[in-house]
Amino acid sequence: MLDDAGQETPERLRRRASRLLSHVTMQSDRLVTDGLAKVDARRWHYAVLASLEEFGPGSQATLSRRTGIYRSDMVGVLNELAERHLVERAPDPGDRRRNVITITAQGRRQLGRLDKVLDDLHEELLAPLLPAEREQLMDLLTRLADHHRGN
Amino acid sequence: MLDDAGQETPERLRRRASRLLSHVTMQSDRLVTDGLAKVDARRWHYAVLASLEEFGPGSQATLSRRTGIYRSDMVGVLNELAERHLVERAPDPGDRRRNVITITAQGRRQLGRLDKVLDDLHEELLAPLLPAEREQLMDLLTRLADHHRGN
DNA sequence: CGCATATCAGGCCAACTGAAATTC
DNA sequence: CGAATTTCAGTTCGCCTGATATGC
Repeated sequence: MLDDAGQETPERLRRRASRLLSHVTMQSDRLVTDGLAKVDARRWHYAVLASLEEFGPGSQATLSRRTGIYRSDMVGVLNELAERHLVERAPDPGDRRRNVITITAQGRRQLGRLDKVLDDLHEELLAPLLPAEREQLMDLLTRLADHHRGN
Repeated sequence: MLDDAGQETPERLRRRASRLLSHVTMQSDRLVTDGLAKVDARRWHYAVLASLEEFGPGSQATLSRRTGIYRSDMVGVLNELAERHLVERAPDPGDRRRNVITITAQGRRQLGRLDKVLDDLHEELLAPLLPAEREQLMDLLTRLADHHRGN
């Protein structure tokens, strides 16, 4: 006879940092993805627009390095952004292998909107943590990320 | 003319908790997946074996609830575990819809090995953090996970 | 009857690989 | 020549849906 009680997650699993990380990230990703979808945007859109505003125009390869998007996937992301008139893609006269990607005025406006949306989503994500604890979390995660940089 | 300097990640992206989480989790997942692959195991294997040792035998649906694996994917995971003789799948005499999954002696030995492997991988993952900081991280993540439980 | 269970077929998405064509 | 850039085709993986057959 099977006892179906004890549906809890095994202690061993709950105590594993890798598992906790995966779990929280899944929740976070879902929150952000859904929130951005409501304004017709995706996570990568924000990354590209922010990179363009902060560092100025760049080739697709450059954007790839700055945002972490794969060169192969960058094509599609830029297609979506261009469709929405948030960026412009023009051939580089100085190097005919390249395209120069520029953010448009509309792109800047959208970036502003996305920043607000993301602020709200992060407020929701980090709701249970005090400001000092949020700083702590960012610090700990940053140190982990730096330590494993270059994978 | 394009200036290809400034390949850094935009500040806006680095300051977003959701991004940091995704990034660290990707590193962590890769580390763990690769480490387990070297002993012919996957992340789900550990989850199922640990659940079986901690709570005893269970139906596939029960294991599904305990580990978070989708019932549809559980079939494949159990096939892999059964191939390796780490679990046994037998029809439940008391409820002919169900299979009873039991961990084997070999499964227990493998679970022991996996626990050691995971200990080492987590040591590597959390290397830059002091013991107290590791506790802090677990605490912060746990509180986030609990707060967003049920997605 | 409504509900649970095991299984399969398949969609979707993100990360990633490999190769081709072009230009430097 | 080797290296970089854009693009496309395709793989793998994890999460998830839906349907089916069976038995409670």
